[in-house]
Amino acid sequence: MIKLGKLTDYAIAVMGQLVHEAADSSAQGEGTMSSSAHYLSSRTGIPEPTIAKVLKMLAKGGLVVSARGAAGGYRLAKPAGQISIGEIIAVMDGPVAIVSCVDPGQEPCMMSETCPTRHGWSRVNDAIKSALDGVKLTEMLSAPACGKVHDFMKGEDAGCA
Amino acid sequence: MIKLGKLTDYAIAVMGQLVHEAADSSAQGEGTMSSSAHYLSSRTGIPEPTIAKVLKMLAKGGLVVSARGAAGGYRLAKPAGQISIGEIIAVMDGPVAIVSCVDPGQEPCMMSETCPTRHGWSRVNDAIKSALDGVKLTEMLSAPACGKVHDFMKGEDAGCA
DNA sequence: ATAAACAGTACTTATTCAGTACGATTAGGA
DNA sequence: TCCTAATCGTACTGAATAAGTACTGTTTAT
Repeated sequence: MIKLGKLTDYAIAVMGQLVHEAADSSAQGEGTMSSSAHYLSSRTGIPEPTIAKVLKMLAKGGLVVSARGAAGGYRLAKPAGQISIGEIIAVMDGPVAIVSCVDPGQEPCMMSETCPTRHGWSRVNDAIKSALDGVKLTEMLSAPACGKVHDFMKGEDAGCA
Repeated sequence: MIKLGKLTDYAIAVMGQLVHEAADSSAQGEGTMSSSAHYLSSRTGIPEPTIAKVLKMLAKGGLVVSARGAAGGYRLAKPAGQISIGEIIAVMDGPVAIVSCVDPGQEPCMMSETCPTRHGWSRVNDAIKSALDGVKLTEMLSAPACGKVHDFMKGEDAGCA
């Protein structure tokens, strides 16, 4: 249904929280403060085991850096303005790939002869990709365009007009 | 993983086949000829029970019209140039909805208080939606932009350069 | 040395999707 | 009128995928 996995949703929430933490700590002059998984869990409401998994994936993807040991934790790997939604999705869900009849190492398409839609997929995919890359994390946090968000699942998309 | 369901992929293949059929029949002056599920199955390689299911969904969504009884079948509800990929996806997979923490009738988000990403989703969703609506069915069929299609799953998107 | 915190892996469970089967309805032709 | 070909609708089953959990190991500040 063209939807993100829950983990991806969590990831964006966590990243958003880290943006706040970074802003707070830099206001106090300590730009390198880390937040623990436990702390982030309490702030976001996401269960700790799950958020730990998300953070590990983000760290592996290079979006956050981790500090081990006591007083360790996570922080953003780069300024929030340079992180796009597309990056986060790519780390959590893999690269954007619309079509299902492709599978690396397998035959390209089970009906490559007769299927009349062999062409044109890449432009669709690229359009989505650039749409996701065009939205930065900072924009997600401060964009009260209209009061109705999280409503586009209910059939018509919330007008925002 | 931001991918379409197989049925959606089938649907686009079937619609593409119907475009060809419509073109052929109109060339013979019979613009209202219908193609049966059995015939479309043989042309696309998609198993007949499955393609029948797809066609039923498309008919329900108003993208194809059906004729019952002997010599019945399906045909496009409107010219191929007026049908967008977004429409087909909407019919098969429901409206484009990125976020998972929404569920009609339920509470909007389990962490609506602390979650810092309440805002900004609609612009992401709209961007994807317009990207999908911008590609018409006719463009999918005749767009040999480069030889490499169906390859954007393999990590980097096929350059097409 | 101890406790706190991340790293990695493996497992279990739940949800969703694809595919199939069956009976009902409709319309054309012998 | 009867038979056949085709869609319509629903329901069921199996499989693939994702989510969540648990456990063990490694690191580091106190």
